Amino acid sequence: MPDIKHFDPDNALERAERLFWQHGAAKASIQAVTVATGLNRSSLYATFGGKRELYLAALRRYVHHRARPAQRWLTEDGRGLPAIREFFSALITARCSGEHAGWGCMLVNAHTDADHTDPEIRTLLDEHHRQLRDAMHGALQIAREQGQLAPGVSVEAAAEGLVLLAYGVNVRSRNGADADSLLSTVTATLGLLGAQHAAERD
Amino acid sequence: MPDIKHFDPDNALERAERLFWQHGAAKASIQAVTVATGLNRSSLYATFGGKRELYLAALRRYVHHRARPAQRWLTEDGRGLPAIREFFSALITARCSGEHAGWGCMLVNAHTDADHTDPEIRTLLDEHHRQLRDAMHGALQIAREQGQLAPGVSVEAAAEGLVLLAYGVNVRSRNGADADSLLSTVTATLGLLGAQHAAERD
DNA sequence: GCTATCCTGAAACGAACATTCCAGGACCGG
DNA sequence: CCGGTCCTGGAATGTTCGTTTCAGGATAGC
Repeated sequence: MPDIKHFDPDNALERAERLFWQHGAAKASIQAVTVATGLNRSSLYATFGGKRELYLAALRRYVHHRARPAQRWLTEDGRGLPAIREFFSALITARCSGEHAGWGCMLVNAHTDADHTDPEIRTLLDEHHRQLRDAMHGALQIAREQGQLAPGVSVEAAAEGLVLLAYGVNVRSRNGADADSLLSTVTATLGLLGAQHAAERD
Repeated sequence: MPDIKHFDPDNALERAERLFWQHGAAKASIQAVTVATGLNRSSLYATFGGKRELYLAALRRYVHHRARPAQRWLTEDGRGLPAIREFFSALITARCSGEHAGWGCMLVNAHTDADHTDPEIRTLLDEHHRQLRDAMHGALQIAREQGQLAPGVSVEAAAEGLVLLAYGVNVRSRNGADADSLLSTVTATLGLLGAQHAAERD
């Protein structure tokens, strides 16, 4: 009986996601979303609800399609420190070149440009933070077991520290930070965790 | 001959600065600024120009009154690693408690919520980044000279890395991150730089 | 092919936005 | 006390915002 949608909702959500990602929740208007998606306002509201719901859906899509795969990859790699290094390398490449250069991470951006009194958003950001920290923790645990880590390193603290470092990379990339500079900084930091560092004096 | 201003411009700018700091450039309206300052629109526009100029002035005031003193303190402390630790300790305290808890750093916030196509803002942010990095570099240099640093540590890379870590702290503090957790993460990271770490195996 | 359903397009809503304007009044130098 | 200057308050500008409404058309089951 019903008529069917004349567009692909997820495709539209992806356009919205990119708009919010690049410009932030406050600056990306519904008007801009209609232009980017080619949809009419009516279809937009009928499908996603209001702007808040649309932004949340876009944020969830970002987690699902962008953040989570990277975390999963880090979790499942199994090489330890080299996996972490490659994680950062890919991150910096994605942030400084290609289609999304200068956009930063939508989740980090959300820390400042989304409504941080909204409990749903706070929960989402905390959840993502915990998951990334856990993924990092897992990789570090493997590194420890394989003797890649210097003896004084706390796996828990290092995981949290590396996630904060990633946040810093994401922030600076929005202002056009140099990829080489970021990568060498990360490399040096990871070098501090490495066993060869402590062994250097032997 | 002229009439004089019936208010203190810098006091008004401070109110505006706090508003932009807390809510971001996009979400803080001129209307809200007039309420916060008690000024009329006319006086606001006559004194500061438009919203862009007001935001820039507020950002410059933040640099002058908030960021620069902290940098100067770090530069002039002269103790090396303990100075860096205290810098982070004070940062975390300011971000997680007191009047400005959950506001983050206005300069870090500006990376995402300000117009990052505006060359004046980009220059400001780059300048501040360089200055904080230099201050950190100076403190690390002292640490090196005083034998506080592990031998494998690059002073340049560590300076950049610690600044990125500070960015991460600022970001997470906006979502209500726990002060103790942040501090222990920072402490552990600084521990990696310390000489006692590499010496541990002796 | 009929009908009930629901999607689409475009117009319209009030509220909030940044900005401008102007009359009235306050001030300072004389 | 007077004059010119400039600040102040409030109203008014046009634009853009998010959201709603509604008539018309497309669709799938019967």
